[in-house]
Amino acid sequence: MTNKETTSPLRHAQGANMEQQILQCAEELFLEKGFSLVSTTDIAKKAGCNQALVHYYFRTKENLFQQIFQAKFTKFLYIFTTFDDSDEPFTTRLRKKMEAHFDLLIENRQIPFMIINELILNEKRRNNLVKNIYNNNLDIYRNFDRELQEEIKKGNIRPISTLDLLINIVSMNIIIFILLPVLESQFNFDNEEITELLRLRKHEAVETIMCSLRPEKK
Amino acid sequence: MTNKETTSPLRHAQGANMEQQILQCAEELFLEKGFSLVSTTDIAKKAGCNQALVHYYFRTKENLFQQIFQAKFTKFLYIFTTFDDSDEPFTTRLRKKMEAHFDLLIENRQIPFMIINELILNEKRRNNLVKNIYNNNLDIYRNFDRELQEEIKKGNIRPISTLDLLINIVSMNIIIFILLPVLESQFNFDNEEITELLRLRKHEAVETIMCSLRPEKK
DNA sequence: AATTTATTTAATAGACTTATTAAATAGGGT
DNA sequence: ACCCTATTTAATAAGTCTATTAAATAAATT
Repeated sequence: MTNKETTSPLRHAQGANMEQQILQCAEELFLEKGFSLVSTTDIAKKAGCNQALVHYYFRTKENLFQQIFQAKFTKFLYIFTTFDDSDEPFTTRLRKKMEAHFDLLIENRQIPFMIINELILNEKRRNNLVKNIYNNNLDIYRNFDRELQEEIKKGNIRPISTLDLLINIVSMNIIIFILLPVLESQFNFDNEEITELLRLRKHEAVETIMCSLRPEKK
Repeated sequence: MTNKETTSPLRHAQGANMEQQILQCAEELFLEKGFSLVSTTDIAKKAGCNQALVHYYFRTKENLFQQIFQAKFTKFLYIFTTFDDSDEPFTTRLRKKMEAHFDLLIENRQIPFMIINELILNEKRRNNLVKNIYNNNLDIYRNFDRELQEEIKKGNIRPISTLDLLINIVSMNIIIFILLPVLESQFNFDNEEITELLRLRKHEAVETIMCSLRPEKK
């Protein structure tokens, strides 16, 4: 913790804005390169302050990263809870969830890489997050599980385990954001082209999942 | 290049084995942690030699990494060329390709992470590899494209772009290897359980793709 | 105006990095 | 016995990194 809580308005010229400035710049850099390839010097340079100030506000680089990572990860999962109060059919709601999840990724394109990177490389963060998911999303998972398996019993959906389906969905939604740097390298897309590419890919990802869930023909 | 080509048998106690030893240890470490989190000191320690020796044989850390990465990446793509001489139906061959690809990943579980990591973080390597893919796999791609679009015309397969299908396949095949560390954190699997998990997941990945390709019911 | 408190900086400790150097070592060929 | 050449090491240059320190600065409070 910084000693920021007891602080009121700005003191210095830039004042307490600098803390936010550092946080923001750190976020951009961490999203782009991951924890270990960003130095506190990089962050300070981008934020326009002395390197020691980064440590003054956040004490350690790890601290700073945790805050950012935790927030992004929570956002990444939160989306799955949406549309549950609607009375539309299960598959319609599932489609909407997927689309909302994809749209969130469009706004935060580097999240998948950041999460993959840190989940694989850092055991401590991995364990923390697994605990976090387990504690905060168990109910959501159970509801989803119940609904899905009911639909399968009714014959509306091909038999599939709940975990497999969730993995499939995440997989189909994140892959394009992993491949985006490669495609950009190859084809020199401009912004409009990328937007269009993502629009098409979103459609394809959703379609693939929905098609894969169709029950067998008799 | 090292000055190794003109060398004949072993001179020293361990002799020329040490070059292989270094390469092997570097491979394991790079696969586990990626380029930037492994130091030449780490490699030397693991290989049981002086740190300078790593540079003696491979001059730079970049050199050493390139060799390993290139080999892994080639292997990762090569699998897609298999079964093309068989006269089985397209979908059967496609299924076999996917299974072979998944089996390769089972034997090299860290490849997906390594590739993702370096493709996103290192623009130079990304560009090299894109060129590499483009030059060496264009014919394979065109063949696959032609066959797929023919099958779609015949109504045997739901309409889908070739690139989308390839992305779907890679996506479904690699995701479990990305998530494996997370699942291991959560459930403390032993080796047998992981083998079983991968067997099930392989089936599900293939099934999802094949189901997603079924044409619409009339 | 003087004091307190918060913000910011320069300087630096201490540990790590890659890569290069020159020197040591050990076998093969003559 | 000697030299040659490949292998291996110790030492080190030059740079990075995180984190801490004490000092400087500026605003708020008295």
